[in-house]
Amino acid sequence: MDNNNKIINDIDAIPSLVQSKRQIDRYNLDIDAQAILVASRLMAAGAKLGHASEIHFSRFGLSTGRYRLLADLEDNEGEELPSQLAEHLGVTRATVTGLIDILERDGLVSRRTSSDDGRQRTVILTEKGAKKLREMAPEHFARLEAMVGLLNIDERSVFLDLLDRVTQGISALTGELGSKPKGNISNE
Amino acid sequence: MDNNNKIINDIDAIPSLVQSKRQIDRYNLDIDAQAILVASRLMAAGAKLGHASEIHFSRFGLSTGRYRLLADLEDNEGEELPSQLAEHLGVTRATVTGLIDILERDGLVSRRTSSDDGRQRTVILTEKGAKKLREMAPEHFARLEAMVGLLNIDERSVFLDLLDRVTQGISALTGELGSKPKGNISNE
DNA sequence: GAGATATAATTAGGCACCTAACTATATAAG
DNA sequence: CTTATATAGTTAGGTGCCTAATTATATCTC
Repeated sequence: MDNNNKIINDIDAIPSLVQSKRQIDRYNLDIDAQAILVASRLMAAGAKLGHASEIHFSRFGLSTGRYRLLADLEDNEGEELPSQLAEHLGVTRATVTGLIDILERDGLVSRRTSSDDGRQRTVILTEKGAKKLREMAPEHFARLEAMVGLLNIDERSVFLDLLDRVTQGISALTGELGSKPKGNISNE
Repeated sequence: MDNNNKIINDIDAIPSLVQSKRQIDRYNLDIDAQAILVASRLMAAGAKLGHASEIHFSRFGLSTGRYRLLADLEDNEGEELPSQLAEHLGVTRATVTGLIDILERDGLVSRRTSSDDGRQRTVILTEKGAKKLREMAPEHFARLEAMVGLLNIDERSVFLDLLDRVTQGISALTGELGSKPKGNISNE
């Protein structure tokens, strides 16, 4: 027998409203249980999506980060500095170095030292890298489209709007307590 | 000077519609650009939230996973088997072992070998663990509530509904190509 | 032009989570 | 009762991402 604990991730413990309510009641907090439910569900969805994304890209021998790096290179005429890549992807330079290491090992990108600034190392999308993107595009985009297939056009617009505002709200987790995120408040 | 690349994560490269359109056009695919935008934004939001969550919990000396484990224990009279925890949290038993190791080291939970089945090890929420949850609850829930503060009550309901359907759609990334996720389709 | 300082990329080491292999106990079959 | 098999938990090793420290180059100031 190989792996006996494979089903676990499919059960997907999604948080319920009862659960949220119980947690709040336990400490007599003046908090809206539904708000907590939304937050919990979004966290669960984010984790699930992240995991699914890794599985998706691993089919093409890539990780989420390495695919995003390749796609960004393609969007910039196949040539960028590591620091630009880090900014575009929203990760640190250290992470970019690691991503490039593996992509270079696999021949999908190459590094070249810049002529005008000896500190810079230009990252170049190789023909093999471009081919990889070309080959995976149909399936990749079809799957992404299928993912939101249960929403119709109008619902997608609404979802985008709401998601955008919740995304702004994420700073409430990391920022000053009580400081409101910038943006128009449609509440209260 | 300590860290010169700290600002990077605040810029937050959010994907744009133009970007999605360009990628699709490049390969002449018959794909709805807005669908791709929704998928990309959700991925970005998920990653951002995951990161913010770790920062949030690290203020209390916990990680996201370790907090969820403690909260689940509290929800089950402070006593559970590792396998139950794994199922509730949606992670593997190996991961649970690691979470417990650190929580036990910090005195927030303890392990006890079961009397009726020698293979089982009951995990118990200690008084210190319960106190930790009690102390962090007000700030924790206040921050979660603030996160969705830019949505009013009605919008939260709508968001929950849409998010739920998109979450179902995530299986399109990992499952058979062309297989539709179960659930009522409000589209087409 | 020498020394301080800024910047680009990398290396070193850490955490969360994973899969696969292993250990120990329990149970079923001959 | 012994051998095979299932199950609970752990260990070993890998990936993705992080922060902090390091190396190498460029620039600014005297």
